[in-house]
Amino acid sequence: MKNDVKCPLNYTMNLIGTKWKPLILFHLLEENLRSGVLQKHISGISNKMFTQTIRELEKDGLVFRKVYPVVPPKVEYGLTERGKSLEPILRGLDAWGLKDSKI
Amino acid sequence: MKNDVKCPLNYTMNLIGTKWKPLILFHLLEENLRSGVLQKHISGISNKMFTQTIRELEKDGLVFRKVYPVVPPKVEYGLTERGKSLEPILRGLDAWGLKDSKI
DNA sequence: TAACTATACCACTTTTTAGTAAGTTATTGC
DNA sequence: GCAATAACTTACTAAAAAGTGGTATAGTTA
Repeated sequence: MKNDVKCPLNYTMNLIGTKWKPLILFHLLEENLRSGVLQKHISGISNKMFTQTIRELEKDGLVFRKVYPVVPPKVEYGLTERGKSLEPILRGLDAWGLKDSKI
Repeated sequence: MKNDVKCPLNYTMNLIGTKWKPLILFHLLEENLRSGVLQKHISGISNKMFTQTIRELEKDGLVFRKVYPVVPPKVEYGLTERGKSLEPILRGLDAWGLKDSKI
């Protein structure tokens, strides 16, 4: 099913409209994190979904990946400028949930 | 998989984090619409998904449904106060998509 | 009386998303 | 030699989301 190109909202939802993407982006707002640390922050995510989701975010240029050539591996993730530009939206979603869940 | 109750973002995504929900809400921002008209605004949605999605929005108190007892049926949908409180977020998502898609 | 209307339901199938569990890598330290 | 490590990767399965096509309704109009 094709999306309506005329609706930018659709464009946005295609980029971040999944279960885990907003969560991962949100947890990177404050600081870059090592792969394992970030994953532990996202309660409930499976190893597979984490890798898969962050790969897509990377492919879409919302997240960057920095690999340190050491053993054992060290990988760091952070937001790109494009990713950072989502900050108001992510905070908005979070704030709305906080407020609404108290009603 | 349970969601992290501690993260309000998760709460919000549970309410509107699907393919069609934000679209439907967005198209109701300006005015209440008859079922058929609304559905035609959402390009690509199937009849079944429309009904199913709007039922959930109604159940969650984001959308109200007004039925006129006439034949053929007339049904109107609109945003509740709770639904309207999502306006900044919906517009934010739309605006972000518009800006980003031009880069 | 038969077609038309707007809305919504149901059964069924396909597609997408998510979860589990195991295996891979290359080096350190015992 | 072998376990421990961090970050994946793969094969398989389960669950959720979405699509298709058909049916019901009951007045109005032709």
